[in-house]
Amino acid sequence: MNSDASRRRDVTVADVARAAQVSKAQAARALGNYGAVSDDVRVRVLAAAEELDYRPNELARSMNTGKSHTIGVVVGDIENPHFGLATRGITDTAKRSGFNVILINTDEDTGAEIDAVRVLLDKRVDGLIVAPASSVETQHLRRVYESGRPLVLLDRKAPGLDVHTVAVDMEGISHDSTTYLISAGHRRIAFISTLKTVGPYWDGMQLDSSQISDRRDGMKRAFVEAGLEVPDDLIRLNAGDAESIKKITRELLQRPDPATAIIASDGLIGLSVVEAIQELDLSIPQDVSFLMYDDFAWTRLTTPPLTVIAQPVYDMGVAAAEALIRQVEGRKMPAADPAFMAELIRRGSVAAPKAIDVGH
Amino acid sequence: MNSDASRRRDVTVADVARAAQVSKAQAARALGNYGAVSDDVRVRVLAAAEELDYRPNELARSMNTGKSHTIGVVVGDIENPHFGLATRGITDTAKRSGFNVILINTDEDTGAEIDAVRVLLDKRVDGLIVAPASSVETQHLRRVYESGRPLVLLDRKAPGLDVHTVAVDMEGISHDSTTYLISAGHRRIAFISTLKTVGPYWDGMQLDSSQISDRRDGMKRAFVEAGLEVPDDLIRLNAGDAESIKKITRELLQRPDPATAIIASDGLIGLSVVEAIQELDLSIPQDVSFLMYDDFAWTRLTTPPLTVIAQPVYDMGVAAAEALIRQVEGRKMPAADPAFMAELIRRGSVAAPKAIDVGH
DNA sequence: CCTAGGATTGAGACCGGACTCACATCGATT
DNA sequence: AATCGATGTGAGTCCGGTCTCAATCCTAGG
Repeated sequence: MNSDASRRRDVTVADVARAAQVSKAQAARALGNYGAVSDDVRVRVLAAAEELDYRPNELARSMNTGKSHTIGVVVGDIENPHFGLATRGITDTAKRSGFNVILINTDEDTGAEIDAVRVLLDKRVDGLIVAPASSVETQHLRRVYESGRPLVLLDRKAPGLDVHTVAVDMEGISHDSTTYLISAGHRRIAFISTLKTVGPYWDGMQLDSSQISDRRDGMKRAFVEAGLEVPDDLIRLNAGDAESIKKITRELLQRPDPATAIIASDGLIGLSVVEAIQELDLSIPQDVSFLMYDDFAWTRLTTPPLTVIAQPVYDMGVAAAEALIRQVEGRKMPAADPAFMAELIRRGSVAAPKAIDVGH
Repeated sequence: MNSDASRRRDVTVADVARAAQVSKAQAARALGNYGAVSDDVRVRVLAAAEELDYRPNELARSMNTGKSHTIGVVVGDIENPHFGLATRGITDTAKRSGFNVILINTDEDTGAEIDAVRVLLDKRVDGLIVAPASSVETQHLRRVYESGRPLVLLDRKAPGLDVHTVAVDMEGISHDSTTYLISAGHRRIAFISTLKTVGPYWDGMQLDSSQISDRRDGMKRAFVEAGLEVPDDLIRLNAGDAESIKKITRELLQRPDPATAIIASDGLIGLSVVEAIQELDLSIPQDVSFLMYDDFAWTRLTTPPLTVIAQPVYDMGVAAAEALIRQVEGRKMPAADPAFMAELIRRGSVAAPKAIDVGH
């Protein structure tokens, strides 16, 4: 009774028009729901389309509307729940507005990011959301901006680029949490990040990531305000895989003048740090205090539950997508970027250090 | 010195051709690197393209090659690290072969999945990877198959659909781990899943998800082999958000005839189950044994570390992408789907139940 | 010196929709 | 009955590439 559906070529408006005995233009109008179409024609065309199982070719449609209803999202690592959640916020919002998402993972490599941006531009996405690997190397982002296609940055800022940016106030929360540690009695506070740099950290070093840079500044301000000096020797960058993080952790805790508190720059790092601490048979917070960025659910399950810095990641994804789509649709942006606030959630991993050595 | 780059309209082959003083056809050939082009023309065209900062419009290209070099990926929840990792395997592999990924999240809703598939088909993706929400409602998948576009299933099977499927042998691992619990002395073994069904579980009930269905079968076989009966009253489906999972956990542990071991169907569920157990002030494994699917890194950090069923999720993502791309490129598939094996990783969350009541 | 055959080249069709424009149609206005 | 504005309608162009095909160029063989 029903015709064989699996034709080689796709059904096109022309096919539908022929079946409905009308011109291609009329069929297109009826199908696309635009222009003037008589009821008679509309009914016939729709029936024919149904019968033939017609599906519009979005590629062709995009080509002459100039809109692809697709946004490109470039993140460092979707495997990281931080980005997973942000991506979820983005895709949920995009879907709600009828947009699709092309996702590209850069592995935090600027080269890959440059490629990603180029590819997305070539695919004529309507806009881009990028979590830039570097806040310094931003030529490719500038090119997006100049191409006229909307761009929204997520998580990290790019100084000098006049682009809507969705990020939390890192300097502030870093300051506050460092102050929290200092007032608990800590002086030897370590900070571990995977940010890649050419050499080891030194005071005043330029940091490619605005996120890390801001955190450093916040720490510094907290120490200065307390009349103390930042323990630069405990700021450890270039952490890599789990093993290298554990190695760094061991070094920090087994040196003559060990760290009494460790701040992990994200949840993935924190995981390995905690594991290393456990392997050393040290306990948190008796032997060492611990604090990490990212409020992953599992931080409530460890003994003790971990004190973390929670960021409204999902909401930030939503905000980024909303801002982007607003721009794509030509609506104006609010003048200022809304500031998202991170929150220090005190659970049980911070206590006074074993032996308080108030230097001076 | 340099011309103003930010033109309104994009630069096209026609523009390049004009600048290079050759025909559009020749410019296209030089740019697309096909057909016969003299060195002279090639050099001029490439120089002009460089000068004008020409970038091909992939949409237009896709339209008449029929290939979009894009694959669609439909998953239930990227926020779930399980899918995050699988997605990572897919995107890594896709990138390596020059493919892009359009990601759509369905929230495990079949309706959303149907839409997703339709949208991706309309966008003329070269192929699809789907982690189907239901193993029963698969009309939309059948339609993909019939449309001639390659399709690969991930995680869950769809009986009756002759499609390459990348999944682990759930029946086997479920049987083995249940046997492990039984031999540790457990009889009251609970199983919690978020699978939605119309009513509560009963023996022989048809389960929409092949994954859950296979696990049930494996459990059943283990019990039967041990000459025991499956405690159907402890199989709890329709778990939802964290709160509902906790509620179910409490019910299981506070009933007159409580569960002595709980199996969580995935890492997200496991998280809430463990949290609920902690909130009840019960300890694992003294008061209740615990086992969960998904070997998330944090399971090593809890006290005790959790016994889990590890699945090679990343590799499965890679395999799915490779299989799909192989089909897209017209190469034949190996006859059989390679079987991925899950592995029971015994850490510390399973022990003998408090009071062994060997019913008989 | 003439010519066959491969290398080049440009004109134009085509992919599948959206959209412009000129040309009906038709009821309503006066 | 002539006129006018509001639909309806179909032919054909365009988007930005790819690709076919016939015409033109060259160069070596005869």
